[in-house]
Amino acid sequence: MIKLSRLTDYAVVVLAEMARTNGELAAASVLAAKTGIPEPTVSKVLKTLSRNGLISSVRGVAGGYKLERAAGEIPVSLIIAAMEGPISLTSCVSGSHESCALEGSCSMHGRWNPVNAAIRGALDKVTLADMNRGRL
Amino acid sequence: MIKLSRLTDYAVVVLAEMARTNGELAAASVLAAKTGIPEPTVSKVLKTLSRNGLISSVRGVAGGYKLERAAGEIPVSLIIAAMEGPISLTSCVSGSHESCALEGSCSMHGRWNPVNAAIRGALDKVTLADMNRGRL
DNA sequence: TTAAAGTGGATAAAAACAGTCCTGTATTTT
DNA sequence: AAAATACAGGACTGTTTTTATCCACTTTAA
Repeated sequence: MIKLSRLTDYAVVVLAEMARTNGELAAASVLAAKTGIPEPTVSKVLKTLSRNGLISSVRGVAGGYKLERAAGEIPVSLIIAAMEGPISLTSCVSGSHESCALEGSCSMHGRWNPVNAAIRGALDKVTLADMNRGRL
Repeated sequence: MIKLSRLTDYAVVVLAEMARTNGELAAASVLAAKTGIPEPTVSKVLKTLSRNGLISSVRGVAGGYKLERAAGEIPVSLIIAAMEGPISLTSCVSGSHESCALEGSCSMHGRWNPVNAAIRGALDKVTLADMNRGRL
């Protein structure tokens, strides 16, 4: 089981809820009430999404968050990347030598790249709108 | 960053090493020496792979492990599934209601299914042989 | 019968995560 | 101007997962 963090899951739920009102301004507290997710958590998710440009925020009384684009133009890959950083399956990827303990002897440098590319491709093709549609 | 467990990473390294000798019988200690991964860890990985039918084991003196099929016929999806269980992105998937705290109110039941299908498809297409080829 | 090699399960240390809370800043309303 | 509402950013903590290792047991060849 490849795991997404639970926050990513929440992010999709919250974004889907926002999409339902066409992405219009909504306060964190409202979204928390609508989704049933605790407010501090919703707030955390929204802050992260905002920092990554998926949604924009309005401060002050009557403030809130709104979608920056239509649900059909938000691929899942973007949501995941916003919540968890770049999409890739290991730390042993070309460019980042940091955490590979085997280093020189590791015969796998860059090997995951084709896999990662495949996954990114797959995630690019599914949008928030698709997920909203695919109801059971 | 979608994370694979480190053991899965090791599994690929070890399997790739086995593929290099055409999947012939090799003891865990030998594979450990060749890959530079600590023996107890290699051993654990091999046990898991064996239990899942990707490799077969021979007990006793002069025993070891060997590949059950050619590298070109081992998709990454199989390796990942063997090490981490079924490939899917959340616990909130059709069929398993266990860990979804929102349950009834969660509007996302089954929504990840298209995403998971996309990922599975992508992982099915990349084989161990592909990864061995794609050297930097 | 002994030594090499795999099997299965248990465990302990380390790391990551989720969830919460607090302080600060912006904006609107009164 | 002050007060109230709402976002921003970060710090903290308990829990869960992961990782790596070890041990007692089984199998088999010499």
